[in-house]
Amino acid sequence: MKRFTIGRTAKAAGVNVETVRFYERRGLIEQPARPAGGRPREYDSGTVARIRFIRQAQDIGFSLREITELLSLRADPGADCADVRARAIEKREEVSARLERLSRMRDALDLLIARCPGGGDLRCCTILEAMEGNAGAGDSASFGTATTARKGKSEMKTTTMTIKGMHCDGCARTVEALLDRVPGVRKAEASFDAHQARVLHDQAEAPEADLVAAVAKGGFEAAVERP
Amino acid sequence: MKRFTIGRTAKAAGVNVETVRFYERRGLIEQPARPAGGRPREYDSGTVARIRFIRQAQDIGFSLREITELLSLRADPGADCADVRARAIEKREEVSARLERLSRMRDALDLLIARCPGGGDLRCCTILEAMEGNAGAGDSASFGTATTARKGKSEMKTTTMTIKGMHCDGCARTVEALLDRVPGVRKAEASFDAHQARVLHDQAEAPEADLVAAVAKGGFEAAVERP
DNA sequence: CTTGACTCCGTACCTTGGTACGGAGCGCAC
DNA sequence: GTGCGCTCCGTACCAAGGTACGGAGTCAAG
Repeated sequence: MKRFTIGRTAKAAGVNVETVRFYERRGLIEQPARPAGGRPREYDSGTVARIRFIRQAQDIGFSLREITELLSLRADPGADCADVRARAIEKREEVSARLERLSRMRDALDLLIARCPGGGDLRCCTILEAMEGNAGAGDSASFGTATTARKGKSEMKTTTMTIKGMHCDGCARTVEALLDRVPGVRKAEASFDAHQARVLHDQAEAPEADLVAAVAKGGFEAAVERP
Repeated sequence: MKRFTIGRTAKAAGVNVETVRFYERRGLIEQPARPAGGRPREYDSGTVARIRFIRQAQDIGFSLREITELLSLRADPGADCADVRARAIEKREEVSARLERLSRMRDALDLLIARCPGGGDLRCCTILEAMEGNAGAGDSASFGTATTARKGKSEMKTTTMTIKGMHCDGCARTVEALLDRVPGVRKAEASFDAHQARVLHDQAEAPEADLVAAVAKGGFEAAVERP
């Protein structure tokens, strides 16, 4: 069996030297006896494998303590095999539970991802919404957008814009949301088929340039249509 | 909007008071201004929702730092849903990888249990051996790529990559978001039609391998195109 | 025979995600 | 006017899992 210094062992296992020593102190790996003459300790490929296993197990979510237990599952000649077996079964249960939990996590993420339109404004970001948790639980405002009703003379007007970059109805909804959030916009409707948006807005508070800019923030290109 | 004391907020969100304060210190939630007269600060249901969001996100595997980012994305009116989605997808890949390894570990334990009962055959009675025995799925790399301190002057370069696995424009947006988040990337454009991504990046800070890896995190396959 | 690259060992320090503690103040109820 | 229950604030502490640092020794090359 090949022999390594601690440095090479660490490198081979993808950890650093301090970590190897740390594992030794923790009893996760055995510290090889020091050869006579003050020469460096010699590690072998078994140690490397062991360290790799430790990292794998950690990555999966086991703590070092649990990993110690996993590693100690072995049948020493003479050891009580029934005991090993019992512990292995116990561990298997733990692993199963963990699997289930992780798998639920993945499902949750899948659901989030599937429902997300994948682009556009955060207003319609279903991921954030969903994570807000608890069945929508009303409110969920918290995104600012303080629809302050400003005073002053208002000159309402309807503007039609041609929008480039909408790929689906979801995009149209996004455009609407973007427009809705411009202060001074009373109503916004976007159509994917027509590649257009119609906006009822206060000309003073929400000039056309603001509308175009708002839409641009979502990655769309807007041009005001003049009849 | 209803107002709560910190205690009621904590209770409503299912955490304890110290935790609320801890999140405040971490900047995860905002500390409301203290009303004049030394009366207690007033929290609202938005804060409760936010805390719930934090816990949900933690539950699916996000760290507080990642959650901070998610939350700041939410607050950023210019932020793109694709970015949020990309993060979710990345997380999902992480979770998936873990699931796979975990399930291999369970298989290994099964093997261990199956071989152990008689007490006779002592070979293959450690998980290490059991895992080796049924390893199969090589992989296990996942360690390398140790973002070693890359020094040197920056050399900007445009790299074109062929991307497999994009199904729609939303996917292209996702790929862009994944690439954008690699440090050293100045600009990323992905085209669904061309099955390509073009990236302007600093060769030293963001080597091609990093780009490929970033895209892979979203479950896409990338190959650098050499002219 | 010096220099650099290691090893060895101990101790100190870091990050994450919180908990706990202690003194001070406020409002209310009795 | 004295508790009780709460808030406020700072600081300390916890467990896990490392990382970093400093002084000393060893070895091989130049």
